[in-house]
Amino acid sequence: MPRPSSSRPTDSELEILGVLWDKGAATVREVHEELSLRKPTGYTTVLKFMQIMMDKGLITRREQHRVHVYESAVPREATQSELVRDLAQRAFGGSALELAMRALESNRATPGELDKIRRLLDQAEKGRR
Amino acid sequence: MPRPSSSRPTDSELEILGVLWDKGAATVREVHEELSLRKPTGYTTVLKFMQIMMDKGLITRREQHRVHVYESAVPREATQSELVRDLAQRAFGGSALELAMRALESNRATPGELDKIRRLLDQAEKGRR
DNA sequence: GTGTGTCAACGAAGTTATTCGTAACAAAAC
DNA sequence: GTTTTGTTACGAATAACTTCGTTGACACAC
Repeated sequence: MPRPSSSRPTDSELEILGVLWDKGAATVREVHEELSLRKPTGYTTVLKFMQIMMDKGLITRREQHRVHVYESAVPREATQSELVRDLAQRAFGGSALELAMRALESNRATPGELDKIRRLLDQAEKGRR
Repeated sequence: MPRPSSSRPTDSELEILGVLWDKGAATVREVHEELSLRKPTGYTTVLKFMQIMMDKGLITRREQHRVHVYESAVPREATQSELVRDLAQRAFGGSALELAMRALESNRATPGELDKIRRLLDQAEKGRR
């Protein structure tokens, strides 16, 4: 039986997913090296997490020339959307828009980013007509 | 010593904060009643959380005619901003804008909300000139 | 004053998340 | 062939979060 999708990845799991999303695929050692740049982390700690994530179905692996090569089993964008939905639910009365506004408020956007957002808005407006 | 601000409120704490933000102030019983509408919750469970939140400094209370009346000690908007920053950090490489865009993507906004966002954008644009 | 109801305090237990030591194993180096 | 190195697997310790039963204090009704 699959886990309920209500459970989000933990902080540690998300860090590892981030590395796998960036690299596409990686061994435990590679993930460990990447994470070590940001903060002290034990190799077996990372390994353990990745084993747990296998059990949860968050990542997949294949054996290749003696080592395991891991890949994310969940797409980055979908996971981000879930996390946003989840946070909107928990802290914004369910409104992803309120969340978006709070995110925009405290931010210096580049003109390119502002354009991107405007296009999104236009699309949204078109969508409702 | 105060807790590091890095620790976000837990899910349960956030639910309680939400009620207190809405009501302004409330007793344990009132919070419990509100939460019970959404899901089964034990009274002493809520009480325990609120005692823990007192210890953490998330809420304050005053004794009033035999019962304790609680209030949030952290402002709603500031907490929301922190949570957004935190999620941006953990899942969007630190970019609150990427987060905002992801939030806007999967959303049907009302015209009023779209206007509000446009005004925010205009402000942002003015801000950088 | 005894009973009833409301509430706060406390302690304990269950669950999940985090961390890492130790062992097992195989390939490569010697 | 023994040692070293890089890896996976396992198990356990700790901490954080969640849940609730039990107890005791107080006040109001009778």
